[in-house]
Amino acid sequence: MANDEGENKVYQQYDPFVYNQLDMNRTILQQQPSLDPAFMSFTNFFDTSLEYNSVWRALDVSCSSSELISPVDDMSKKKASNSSVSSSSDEAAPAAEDDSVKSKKEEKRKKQNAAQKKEKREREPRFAFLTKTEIDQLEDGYRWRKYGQKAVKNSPYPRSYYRCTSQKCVVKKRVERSYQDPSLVITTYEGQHIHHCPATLRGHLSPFHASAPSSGPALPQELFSHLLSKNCQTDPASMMYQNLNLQQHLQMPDHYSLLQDLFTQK
DNA sequence: CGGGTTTGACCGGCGC
DNA sequence: GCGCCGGTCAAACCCG
Repeated sequence: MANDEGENKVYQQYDPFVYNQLDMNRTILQQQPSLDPAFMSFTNFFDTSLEYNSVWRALDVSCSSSELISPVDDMSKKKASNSSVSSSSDEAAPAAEDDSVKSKKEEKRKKQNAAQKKEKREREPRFAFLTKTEIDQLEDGYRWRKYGQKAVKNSPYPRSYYRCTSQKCVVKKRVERSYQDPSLVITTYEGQHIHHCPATLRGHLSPFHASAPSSGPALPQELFSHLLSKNCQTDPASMMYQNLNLQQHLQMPDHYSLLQDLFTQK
């Protein structure tokens, strides 16, 4: 229907990545003849998800070999851009102390950028949640440090950038409110936690699920953080357990809607 | 004082 | 080449 198309467009506008990912997931679903994509829920998707690794393939749009860039090309490109900058800054360095401090800072920054670029080549899997809530700051069991906020084009709502506060854990998330439906919060996770969820370790309960048992993740966000943790990845049994949890969660009265809503739109 | 947030500046990618 | 935009940095600030 036109309505459906409209909604799809909405998602494409504010986050092409989410949209593409959904489209891809739909494609995957539709490749399974026994499943009716029209009624495929997010839970079912995981439940019926073929072999273990296919889940990750399905969620990870970034690891396709077609996106791999030859390391040689990459390095030469980087060297070219770096040398042009660093040589000029090296020459300018003795000019004044202010300049030298500045150039040092710049160099440091360049190095960091280069490191980031390298990381970007091996892009982390990303996926998004739609959460129906009035609350901007969603509890997902992990501790996050905000490192940026940006205005989103065509949206009155800003996008916030968070990093996991745990040492050496490079997981990031972005949080923004849908301008089409301000009751929806879009949370995009990137990366895999290399540690346990502090909330479950400490027996801490978020205000959202104070009545829920603390034996596992009760929020979709938290669950997915768990699903993406190294622990779960290396333990298919744990994965199945988490799927069960997800099912249980979805039977609960929800103020959360996952991307499953979007799976049913076509 | 340590840890988190805010916010303006900066950078790189991309489309025109 | 230029401008736009998303993502990140880091100094300043805030708070317990």
